[in-house]
Amino acid sequence: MPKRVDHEQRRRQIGEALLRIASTRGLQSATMREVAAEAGVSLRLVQYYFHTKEQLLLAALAYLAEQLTARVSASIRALGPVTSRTVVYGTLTAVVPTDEESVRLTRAYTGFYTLVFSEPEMAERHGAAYPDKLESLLAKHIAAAQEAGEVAEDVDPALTAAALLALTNGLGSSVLGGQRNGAAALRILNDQLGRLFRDQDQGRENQDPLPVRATP
Amino acid sequence: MPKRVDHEQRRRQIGEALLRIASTRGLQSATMREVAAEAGVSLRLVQYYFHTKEQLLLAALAYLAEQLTARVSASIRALGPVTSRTVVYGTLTAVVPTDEESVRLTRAYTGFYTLVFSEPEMAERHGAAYPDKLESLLAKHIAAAQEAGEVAEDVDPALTAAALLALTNGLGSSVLGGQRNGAAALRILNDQLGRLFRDQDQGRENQDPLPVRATP
DNA sequence: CGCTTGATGATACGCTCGTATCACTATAAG
DNA sequence: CTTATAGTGATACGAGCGTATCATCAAGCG
Repeated sequence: MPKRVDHEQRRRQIGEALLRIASTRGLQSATMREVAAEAGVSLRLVQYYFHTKEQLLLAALAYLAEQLTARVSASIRALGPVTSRTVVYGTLTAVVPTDEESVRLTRAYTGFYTLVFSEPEMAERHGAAYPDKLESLLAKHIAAAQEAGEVAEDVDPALTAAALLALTNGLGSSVLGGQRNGAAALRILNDQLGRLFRDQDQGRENQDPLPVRATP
Repeated sequence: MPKRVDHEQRRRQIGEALLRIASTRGLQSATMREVAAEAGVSLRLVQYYFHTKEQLLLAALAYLAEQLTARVSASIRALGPVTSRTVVYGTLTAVVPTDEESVRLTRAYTGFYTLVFSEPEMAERHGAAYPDKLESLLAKHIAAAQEAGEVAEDVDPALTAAALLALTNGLGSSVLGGQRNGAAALRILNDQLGRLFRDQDQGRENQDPLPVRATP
């Protein structure tokens, strides 16, 4: 037998190459040949480790989910002691495309999300309960904050969690579409979060002179 | 000379065929040949009336914008006398994919929106100030409602308008992605709008037994 | 050592895409 | 009645795609 190479490492190398293409040139230009070139391997190798393109896409999606959860939990931890409030803030602000990493993640994620519009079979094969889990997690923490008196009583946790996630997704799209920059998106999100949590220093994020629109 | 056919009518027929494909099979399957078949004409005719595919896409996008504005203003009128409140409600609820028409429009719109991620040149060639105009319009009406005492004073009209539009876009995506149905999305939007406008009957939309999640 | 077998390279196949070419038709203008 | 020309059809071209085929290489086992 030959080299007995580490398959998982190779698959990762190729999968991350796909993610790199998806977050720069877009997922639709992530062809087998492009991925091979980006990963620095031959086309045959991509075929060897992923028998079909769908398998490659699914593997890359798993890697992306991994990176996303890592960023989210890092963002939560960065906010200090873990409370319901920091979980909600950390989770949502982590996925708004502000710095270079979040732009990369959002670009790649959006690519996969829109791919589902045309290939609904892929969603099933992936499980794809990711947004649903996030939503119920947020709802749980909003309810907890509500019982702690940090959130108004007339707030519906489930509806609000869904709204916050949809808002964050919409903000991400608007940044990727060039409608505004990440700082402006973050300001809009923080305004809503501040209103929800009735922060004493609510609106603090709006005092900086950054414009709401992107500077093209 | 031959028949002297009405060019504008033919272009419309072909452009709407593309929209029909975009809202059913997705914009990426709207190839020149598919559009020709859907419109009931030959491939050559599509090439004849639109020299290139980009011209076809731009024309179809214009038709889509036409239909969208028509639906929005119809939705506003349907809410009775035109006030700032009805403009905001009518505009936002009109673009949430609930009935068959709004699903069609949202699907097609999303297709074009995601196309811009890969072909940013198309956005420039189209002007594309559509979302920006909507946003400032909403901000204006929120500010007006604020002066009329219908909206709390600590609300930032610009930030809130942006948030509502992003929320609506995100809700549309979640419906298209199968995460929830149109009724649930509308309930989430109405919850936020009711909170913003401090409706006396706020939460009325939540009393029906419809589930927040879609029934798959 | 020699053979088996996992890993890799080169290349081809069949398809679809946007676009181009060439011929033909039928009508309005002169 | 011609005749130029707007409109239309059939078909081809070159490129890129995912996938398949075949040969080769090298390492471990008997």
